[in-house]
Amino acid sequence: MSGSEHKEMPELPEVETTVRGLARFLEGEVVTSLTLNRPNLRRPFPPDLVQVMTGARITHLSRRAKYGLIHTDRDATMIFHLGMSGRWRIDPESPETHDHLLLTTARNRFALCDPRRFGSVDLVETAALDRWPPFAALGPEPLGAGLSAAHLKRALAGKVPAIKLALLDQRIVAGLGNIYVCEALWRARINPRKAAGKVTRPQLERLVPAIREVLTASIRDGGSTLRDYARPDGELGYFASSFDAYGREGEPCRREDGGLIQRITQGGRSTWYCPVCQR
DNA sequence: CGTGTGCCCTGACAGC
DNA sequence: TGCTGTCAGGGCACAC
Repeated sequence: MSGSEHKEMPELPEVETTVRGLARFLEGEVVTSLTLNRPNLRRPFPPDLVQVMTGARITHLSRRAKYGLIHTDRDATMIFHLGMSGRWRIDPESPETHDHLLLTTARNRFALCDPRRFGSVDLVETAALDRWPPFAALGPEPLGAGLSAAHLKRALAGKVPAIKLALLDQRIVAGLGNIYVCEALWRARINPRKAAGKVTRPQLERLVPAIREVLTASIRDGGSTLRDYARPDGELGYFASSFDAYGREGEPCRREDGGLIQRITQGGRSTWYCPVCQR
């Protein structure tokens, strides 16, 4: 065990783990009831959500960026975003204050709990998913073939903003959040303040695998933890991770180059990096 | 149109 | 102990 322990925000790996966990219980099942305990999260719940979902059969689940997709046999897809604090619980033994949506099947009950209510639930016509405004402008999936050094070179060309901020821009890469941008830049040894358009080709060639590695490692850790959590009252997708940069202000860089991890603010958010090895 | 800023929200935590 | 202030940040509205 080498890293700082964090109970994480739902970033891409947590969403991926949540989707995989839910899929094991939901795929092929019919929704017997869907109950809303309040009118909205970030935005109002879709007015037809309850009617459309009740009695629908869930065909499969998937993920796009940090959204989880629950596909049904009614040409409608229920899309959830966990925001900053959202999580799904399976077969909760008792209700929690911030359980905002309850979904049941013949086999299980599910609660979507989100204290800060930064999350969202939407219902979109399945055939029109790509045109759904939050999806329409998204860049490639970081774990898909669309992310390459060539794509980044093109997408970042001439950009003055810092590479840290550009990587948080969902139009450039879809699904990266603060934690994994910090981690990927550390791994690729790129200074987060560097103008996006000035990141060199060799750096971009390092950045692409760095992004993939930090995400896949986290998904793998989550997957192993998930086995412990996929039980009654289990929470899906939350697990402790170890980081090399994120949250390690003042601690020594793990490259043992004498650098101390520094925290700076970019776009109103914290960035952690090693000023010695990240150039 | 591209870019930058502030807001939404609650819980955790520090300081007094 | 209990209060107050600060911070966390994804996505979106809005200003320039």
